[in-house]
Amino acid sequence: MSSKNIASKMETFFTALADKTRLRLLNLMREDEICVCFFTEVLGDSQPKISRHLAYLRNAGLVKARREGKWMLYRISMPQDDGQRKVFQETLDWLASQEEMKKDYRDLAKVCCAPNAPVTIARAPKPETLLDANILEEKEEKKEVKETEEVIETFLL
Amino acid sequence: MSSKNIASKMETFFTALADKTRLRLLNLMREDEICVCFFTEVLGDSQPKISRHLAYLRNAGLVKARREGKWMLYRISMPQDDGQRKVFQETLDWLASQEEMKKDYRDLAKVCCAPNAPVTIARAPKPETLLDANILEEKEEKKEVKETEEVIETFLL
DNA sequence: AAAACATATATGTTAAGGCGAATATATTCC
DNA sequence: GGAATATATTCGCCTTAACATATATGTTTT
Repeated sequence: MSSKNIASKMETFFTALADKTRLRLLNLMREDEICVCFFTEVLGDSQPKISRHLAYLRNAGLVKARREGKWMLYRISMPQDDGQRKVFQETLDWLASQEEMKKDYRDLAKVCCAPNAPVTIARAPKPETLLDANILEEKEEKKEVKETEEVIETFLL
Repeated sequence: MSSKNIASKMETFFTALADKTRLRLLNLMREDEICVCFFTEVLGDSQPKISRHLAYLRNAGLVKARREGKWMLYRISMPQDDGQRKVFQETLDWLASQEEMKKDYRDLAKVCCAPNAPVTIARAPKPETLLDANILEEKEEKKEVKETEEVIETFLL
Protein backbone atom coordinates (compact mmCIF):
# COMPACT_ATOMS: atom_id res chain seq x y z
CA MET A 1 0.00 0.00 0.00
CA SER A 2 2.60 2.56 0.98
CA SER A 3 4.64 1.73 -2.13
CA LYS A 4 1.81 2.92 -4.35
CA ASN A 5 1.90 6.29 -6.02
CA ILE A 6 -0.60 8.82 -4.87
CA ALA A 7 -3.09 8.40 -7.68
CA SER A 8 -3.32 4.67 -7.02
CA LYS A 9 -3.81 5.33 -3.32
CA MET A 10 -6.65 7.65 -4.16
CA GLU A 11 -8.19 5.01 -6.40
CA THR A 12 -8.02 2.45 -3.62
CA PHE A 13 -9.52 4.90 -1.19
CA PHE A 14 -12.47 5.89 -3.35
CA THR A 15 -13.11 2.34 -4.52
CA ALA A 16 -13.40 1.34 -0.87
CA LEU A 17 -16.09 3.99 -0.45
CA ALA A 18 -17.88 3.11 -3.69
CA ASP A 19 -20.06 0.35 -2.31
CA LYS A 20 -23.34 0.53 -0.47
CA THR A 21 -22.53 -2.28 1.96
CA ARG A 22 -19.21 -0.74 2.91
CA LEU A 23 -20.76 2.69 3.43
CA ARG A 24 -23.33 1.14 5.76
CA LEU A 25 -20.57 -0.63 7.69
CA LEU A 26 -18.57 2.57 8.08
CA ASN A 27 -21.64 4.39 9.26
CA LEU A 28 -22.22 1.83 12.01
CA MET A 29 -18.61 2.17 13.15
CA ARG A 30 -18.84 5.95 13.30
CA GLU A 31 -18.66 6.24 17.07
CA ASP A 32 -17.71 2.84 18.34
CA GLU A 33 -15.86 -0.38 17.92
CA ILE A 34 -18.44 -2.80 16.53
CA CYS A 35 -18.59 -6.59 16.59
CA VAL A 36 -19.02 -8.42 13.27
CA CYS A 37 -22.11 -10.23 14.53
CA PHE A 38 -23.91 -6.90 14.89
CA PHE A 39 -23.08 -5.99 11.32
CA THR A 40 -24.64 -9.17 9.96
CA GLU A 41 -27.66 -8.69 12.19
CA VAL A 42 -28.30 -5.06 11.21
CA LEU A 43 -27.55 -5.31 7.49
CA GLY A 44 -29.23 -8.69 7.09
CA ASP A 45 -26.43 -9.92 4.85
CA SER A 46 -24.55 -13.20 5.14
CA GLN A 47 -21.56 -13.30 7.45
CA PRO A 48 -19.07 -14.10 4.63
CA LYS A 49 -20.29 -11.13 2.65
CA ILE A 50 -19.84 -8.79 5.61
CA SER A 51 -16.42 -10.26 6.27
CA ARG A 52 -15.23 -9.70 2.72
CA HIS A 53 -16.30 -6.08 2.75
CA LEU A 54 -14.62 -5.53 6.10
CA ALA A 55 -11.43 -7.03 4.67
CA TYR A 56 -11.70 -4.58 1.78
CA LEU A 57 -11.94 -1.66 4.20
CA ARG A 58 -9.04 -3.07 6.22
CA ASN A 59 -6.82 -3.34 3.14
CA ALA A 60 -7.69 0.21 2.19
CA GLY A 61 -6.57 1.31 5.67
CA LEU A 62 -9.94 2.77 6.61
CA VAL A 63 -10.67 0.42 9.52
CA LYS A 64 -8.68 -1.62 11.99
CA ALA A 65 -9.65 -4.93 13.56
CA ARG A 66 -9.04 -6.26 17.04
CA ARG A 67 -9.85 -9.63 18.50
CA GLU A 68 -11.70 -9.95 21.76
CA GLY A 69 -12.27 -13.58 22.66
CA LYS A 70 -14.06 -15.16 19.73
CA TRP A 71 -15.28 -11.85 18.41
CA MET A 72 -13.66 -9.47 16.01
CA LEU A 73 -14.21 -5.80 16.72
CA TYR A 74 -13.84 -3.24 13.95
CA ARG A 75 -13.30 0.47 14.25
CA ILE A 76 -12.63 3.45 12.01
CA SER A 77 -8.96 4.22 11.41
CA MET A 78 -8.23 7.80 10.45
CA PRO A 79 -5.71 8.14 7.58
CA GLN A 80 -2.37 9.87 8.18
CA ASP A 81 -2.50 11.94 5.02
CA ASP A 82 -4.07 15.29 5.72
CA GLY A 83 -6.13 15.61 2.57
CA GLN A 84 -7.36 12.05 2.75
CA ARG A 85 -8.35 12.40 6.39
CA LYS A 86 -10.42 15.48 5.62
CA VAL A 87 -12.22 13.79 2.75
CA PHE A 88 -12.86 10.74 4.92
CA GLN A 89 -14.21 12.77 7.81
CA GLU A 90 -16.54 14.72 5.52
CA THR A 91 -17.73 11.42 4.11
CA LEU A 92 -18.55 10.08 7.57
CA ASP A 93 -20.43 13.29 8.35
CA TRP A 94 -22.30 12.97 5.07
CA LEU A 95 -23.31 9.43 5.98
CA ALA A 96 -24.46 10.53 9.43
CA SER A 97 -26.81 13.06 7.88
CA GLN A 98 -28.74 10.54 5.77
CA GLU A 99 -32.01 9.03 6.93
CA GLU A 100 -31.18 5.56 5.58
CA MET A 101 -28.03 5.55 7.67
CA LYS A 102 -29.76 6.86 10.76
CA LYS A 103 -32.16 3.96 10.50
CA ASP A 104 -29.29 1.44 10.48
CA TYR A 105 -27.90 3.16 13.53
CA ARG A 106 -31.20 2.86 15.37
CA ASP A 107 -31.38 -0.80 14.38
CA LEU A 108 -27.92 -1.31 15.82
CA ALA A 109 -29.06 0.18 19.12
CA LYS A 110 -32.11 -2.08 19.13
CA VAL A 111 -30.20 -5.22 18.32
CA CYS A 112 -27.24 -4.80 20.60
CA CYS A 113 -28.94 -3.53 23.69
CA ALA A 114 -32.24 -5.32 23.56
CA PRO A 115 -32.95 -7.40 26.67
CA ASN A 116 -34.25 -10.24 24.50
CA ALA A 117 -31.47 -10.35 21.96
CA PRO A 118 -31.03 -13.44 19.73
CA VAL A 119 -28.83 -16.10 21.28
CA THR A 120 -26.11 -15.66 18.65
CA ILE A 121 -25.34 -12.11 19.65
CA ALA A 122 -26.54 -11.91 23.23
CA ARG A 123 -23.04 -12.30 24.65
CA ALA A 124 -21.09 -10.33 22.07
CA PRO A 125 -19.19 -7.26 23.29
CA LYS A 126 -21.44 -4.24 23.01
CA PRO A 127 -20.42 -0.83 21.68
CA GLU A 128 -19.69 1.36 24.69
CA THR A 129 -21.15 4.59 23.48
CA LEU A 130 -24.37 2.94 22.40
CA LEU A 131 -24.60 1.02 25.62
CA ASP A 132 -24.36 4.24 27.60
CA ALA A 133 -26.98 5.87 25.46
CA ASN A 134 -29.47 3.02 25.70
CA ILE A 135 -29.03 1.64 29.17
CA LEU A 136 -31.81 3.85 30.42
CA GLU A 137 -34.20 2.82 27.73
CA GLU A 138 -33.47 -0.78 28.57
CA LYS A 139 -34.24 -0.25 32.24
CA GLU A 140 -37.51 1.40 31.44
CA GLU A 141 -38.72 -1.54 29.42
CA LYS A 142 -38.13 -4.27 31.94
CA LYS A 143 -36.56 -4.41 35.34
CA GLU A 144 -35.17 -7.90 35.57
CA VAL A 145 -32.45 -9.70 37.42
CA LYS A 146 -30.82 -10.50 34.09
CA GLU A 147 -29.43 -6.99 33.91
CA THR A 148 -26.76 -7.78 36.43
CA GLU A 149 -25.82 -11.01 34.70
CA GLU A 150 -25.44 -9.31 31.38
CA VAL A 151 -23.13 -6.66 32.69
CA ILE A 152 -20.95 -9.24 34.35
CA GLU A 153 -20.75 -11.35 31.23
CA THR A 154 -19.81 -8.36 29.13
CA PHE A 155 -16.86 -7.44 31.27
CA LEU A 156 -15.63 -10.95 31.94
CA LEU A 157 -15.10 -11.90 28.30
CA MET B 1 -30.14 9.86 -11.15
CA SER B 2 -32.49 11.82 -8.93
CA SER B 3 -34.77 8.80 -8.54
CA LYS B 4 -31.97 6.85 -6.85
CA ASN B 5 -31.88 6.34 -3.15
CA ILE B 6 -29.10 8.04 -1.26
CA ALA B 7 -26.84 5.03 -0.90
CA SER B 8 -26.89 4.46 -4.66
CA LYS B 9 -26.13 8.13 -5.24
CA MET B 10 -23.14 7.83 -2.97
CA GLU B 11 -21.98 4.74 -4.81
CA THR B 12 -22.19 6.55 -8.13
CA PHE B 13 -20.34 9.52 -6.71
CA PHE B 14 -17.46 7.55 -5.24
CA THR B 15 -17.21 5.25 -8.25
CA ALA B 16 -16.77 8.35 -10.39
CA LEU B 17 -13.84 9.37 -8.20
CA ALA B 18 -12.35 5.87 -8.05
CA ASP B 19 -10.33 6.12 -11.23
CA LYS B 20 -6.93 7.63 -11.84
CA THR B 21 -7.80 9.08 -15.23
CA ARG B 22 -10.92 10.77 -13.91
CA LEU B 23 -9.04 12.21 -10.93
CA ARG B 24 -6.47 13.70 -13.29
CA LEU B 25 -9.22 15.19 -15.44
CA LEU B 26 -10.93 16.75 -12.43
CA ASN B 27 -7.64 18.18 -11.27
CA LEU B 28 -7.08 19.90 -14.61
CA MET B 29 -10.58 21.41 -14.44
CA ARG B 30 -10.02 22.75 -10.94
CA GLU B 31 -9.91 26.41 -11.87
CA ASP B 32 -11.05 26.61 -15.45
CA GLU B 33 -13.16 25.36 -18.25
CA ILE B 34 -10.89 23.04 -20.22
CA CYS B 35 -11.06 21.89 -23.83
CA VAL B 36 -11.03 18.13 -24.53
CA CYS B 37 -8.01 18.44 -26.80
CA PHE B 38 -5.93 19.68 -23.86
CA PHE B 39 -6.92 16.66 -21.81
CA THR B 40 -5.74 14.22 -24.45
CA GLU B 41 -2.53 16.19 -24.90
CA VAL B 42 -1.65 16.40 -21.19
CA LEU B 43 -2.66 12.88 -20.16
CA GLY B 44 -1.30 11.28 -23.32
CA ASP B 45 -4.33 8.98 -23.56
CA SER B 46 -6.43 8.29 -26.63
CA GLN B 47 -9.27 10.64 -27.44
CA PRO B 48 -12.01 7.98 -27.07
CA LYS B 49 -10.68 7.04 -23.67
CA ILE B 50 -10.73 10.64 -22.45
CA SER B 51 -14.18 11.12 -23.91
CA ARG B 52 -15.56 8.06 -22.16
CA HIS B 53 -14.23 9.15 -18.79
CA LEU B 54 -15.62 12.64 -19.28
CA ALA B 55 -19.00 11.08 -20.05
CA TYR B 56 -18.72 9.13 -16.81
CA LEU B 57 -18.09 12.31 -14.83
CA ARG B 58 -20.95 14.02 -16.67
CA ASN B 59 -23.38 11.22 -15.82
CA ALA B 60 -22.31 11.39 -12.19
CA GLY B 61 -23.12 15.11 -12.23
CA LEU B 62 -19.59 16.19 -11.33
CA VAL B 63 -18.86 18.12 -14.52
CA LYS B 64 -20.81 20.02 -17.16
CA ALA B 65 -19.97 20.40 -20.83
CA ARG B 66 -20.45 23.33 -23.18
CA ARG B 67 -19.80 23.59 -26.88
CA GLU B 68 -17.78 26.43 -28.32
CA GLY B 69 -17.42 26.09 -32.06
CA LYS B 70 -16.07 22.66 -32.75
CA TRP B 71 -14.63 22.38 -29.28
CA MET B 72 -16.18 20.99 -26.14
CA LEU B 73 -15.30 22.72 -22.88
CA TYR B 74 -15.66 20.91 -19.58
CA ARG B 75 -15.91 22.39 -16.12
CA ILE B 76 -16.50 21.27 -12.54
CA SER B 77 -20.12 21.25 -11.44
CA MET B 78 -20.65 21.56 -7.69
CA PRO B 79 -23.32 19.18 -6.31
CA GLN B 80 -26.46 20.55 -4.67
CA ASP B 81 -26.35 18.23 -1.69
CA ASP B 82 -24.47 19.83 1.15
CA GLY B 83 -22.58 16.77 2.37
CA GLN B 84 -21.65 15.69 -1.14
CA ARG B 85 -20.40 19.16 -2.03
CA LYS B 86 -18.13 19.26 1.01
CA VAL B 87 -16.66 15.84 0.24
CA PHE B 88 -16.13 16.87 -3.39
CA GLN B 89 -14.46 20.14 -2.47
CA GLU B 90 -12.12 18.41 -0.03
CA THR B 91 -11.29 15.92 -2.76
CA LEU B 92 -10.37 18.69 -5.18
CA ASP B 93 -8.18 20.29 -2.51
CA TRP B 94 -6.56 16.95 -1.86
CA LEU B 95 -5.79 16.57 -5.56
CA ALA B 96 -4.35 20.07 -5.70
CA SER B 97 -1.89 19.23 -2.93
CA GLN B 98 -0.31 16.27 -4.72
CA GLU B 99 2.90 16.58 -6.70
CA GLU B 100 1.71 14.27 -9.49
CA MET B 101 -1.29 16.50 -10.01
CA LYS B 102 0.74 19.68 -9.87
CA LYS B 103 2.88 18.30 -12.67
CA ASP B 104 -0.18 17.71 -14.85
CA TYR B 105 -1.20 21.25 -14.16
CA ARG B 106 2.17 22.62 -15.22
CA ASP B 107 1.99 20.48 -18.37
CA LEU B 108 -1.39 21.98 -19.13
CA ALA B 109 0.10 25.45 -18.87
CA LYS B 110 2.95 24.46 -21.16
CA VAL B 111 0.73 22.84 -23.75
CA CYS B 112 -2.00 25.38 -23.95
CA CYS B 113 -0.01 28.56 -23.79
CA ALA B 114 3.16 27.57 -25.58
CA PRO B 115 3.93 29.78 -28.60
CA ASN B 116 4.84 26.69 -30.63
CA ALA B 117 1.87 24.51 -29.74
CA PRO B 118 1.03 21.48 -31.90
CA VAL B 119 -1.24 22.28 -34.82
CA THR B 120 -4.14 20.25 -33.45
CA ILE B 121 -4.54 22.41 -30.39
CA ALA B 122 -3.02 25.73 -31.40
CA ARG B 123 -6.40 27.35 -31.99
CA ALA B 124 -8.41 25.68 -29.23
CA PRO B 125 -10.00 27.99 -26.64
CA LYS B 126 -7.53 28.44 -23.81
CA PRO B 127 -8.37 28.38 -20.11
CA GLU B 128 -8.68 31.98 -18.97
CA THR B 129 -7.05 31.69 -15.59
CA LEU B 130 -4.08 29.82 -16.97
CA LEU B 131 -3.74 32.24 -19.82
CA ASP B 132 -3.57 35.13 -17.38
CA ALA B 133 -1.02 33.36 -15.24
CA ASN B 134 1.26 32.39 -18.11
CA ILE B 135 1.10 35.29 -20.50
CA LEU B 136 4.13 36.86 -18.82
CA GLU B 137 6.18 33.73 -19.03
CA GLU B 138 5.33 33.49 -22.69
CA LYS B 139 6.49 37.05 -23.38
CA GLU B 140 9.75 36.43 -21.65
CA GLU B 141 10.57 33.46 -23.83
CA LYS B 142 10.08 35.05 -27.21
CA LYS B 143 8.84 38.37 -28.41
CA GLU B 144 7.28 37.67 -31.77
CA VAL B 145 4.64 39.13 -34.01
CA LYS B 146 2.62 35.95 -33.52
CA GLU B 147 1.54 37.17 -30.11
CA THR B 148 -0.95 39.55 -31.64
CA GLU B 149 -2.30 36.92 -34.00
CA GLU B 150 -2.84 34.45 -31.23
CA VAL B 151 -4.80 36.86 -29.12
CA ILE B 152 -7.00 37.74 -32.05
CA GLU B 153 -7.61 34.13 -32.93
CA THR B 154 -8.47 33.31 -29.37
CA PHE B 155 -11.13 35.95 -29.12
CA LEU B 156 -12.57 35.54 -32.59
CA LEU B 157 -13.45 31.89 -32.25
C1' DA C 1 -9.80 -33.18 23.82
C1' DA C 2 -14.11 -33.00 21.38
C1' DA C 3 -18.20 -30.41 20.40
C1' DA C 4 -20.17 -26.06 19.44
C1' DC C 5 -19.76 -21.63 18.01
C1' DA C 6 -17.82 -17.26 15.73
C1' DT C 7 -15.27 -15.59 12.14
C1' DA C 8 -12.21 -16.01 7.98
C1' DT C 9 -10.82 -17.70 3.53
C1' DA C 10 -11.25 -20.24 -0.95
C1' DT C 11 -13.81 -21.35 -5.16
C1' DG C 12 -16.81 -21.03 -9.06
C1' DT C 13 -20.11 -18.14 -11.49
C1' DT C 14 -21.84 -13.87 -13.11
C1' DA C 15 -22.00 -8.93 -13.91
C1' DA C 16 -19.66 -4.45 -14.47
C1' DG C 17 -16.12 -1.62 -16.16
C1' DG C 18 -11.81 -0.73 -18.55
C1' DC C 19 -9.47 -0.53 -23.13
C1' DG C 20 -8.49 -0.12 -28.38
C1' DA C 21 -10.32 0.02 -32.96
C1' DA C 22 -13.68 1.32 -35.87
C1' DT C 23 -17.51 4.22 -36.75
C1' DA C 24 -20.88 8.04 -36.10
C1' DT C 25 -22.07 12.88 -35.25
C1' DA C 26 -21.40 17.80 -35.09
C1' DT C 27 -19.17 21.94 -36.56
C1' DT C 28 -16.30 24.84 -39.40
C1' DC C 29 -13.70 26.00 -43.54
C1' DC C 30 -13.39 26.53 -48.42
C1' DG D 1 -22.06 20.96 -50.72
C1' DG D 2 -17.83 18.45 -49.51
C1' DA D 3 -13.49 18.09 -47.02
C1' DA D 4 -11.38 18.67 -42.60
C1' DT D 5 -11.49 18.89 -37.66
C1' DA D 6 -13.20 17.76 -32.95
C1' DT D 7 -15.70 14.89 -30.08
C1' DA D 8 -18.89 10.97 -28.99
C1' DT D 9 -20.46 6.31 -29.31
C1' DT D 10 -20.39 1.34 -30.35
C1' DC D 11 -18.33 -3.26 -30.33
C1' DG D 12 -15.55 -7.05 -28.91
C1' DC D 13 -12.22 -8.50 -25.58
C1' DC D 14 -10.24 -8.78 -21.08
C1' DT D 15 -9.89 -7.84 -16.11
C1' DT D 16 -11.89 -7.00 -11.81
C1' DA D 17 -15.07 -7.49 -8.26
C1' DA D 18 -19.52 -9.02 -6.37
C1' DC D 19 -22.20 -12.90 -4.72
C1' DA D 20 -23.36 -17.66 -2.90
C1' DT D 21 -21.71 -21.83 -1.33
C1' DA D 22 -18.47 -24.57 0.84
C1' DT D 23 -14.57 -25.16 3.80
C1' DA D 24 -10.99 -23.84 7.18
C1' DT D 25 -9.35 -21.65 11.44
C1' DG D 26 -9.52 -20.26 16.01
C1' DT D 27 -12.03 -19.89 20.67
C1' DT D 28 -14.80 -21.30 24.24
C1' DT D 29 -17.32 -24.78 26.69
C1' DT D 30 -17.87 -29.02 28.76
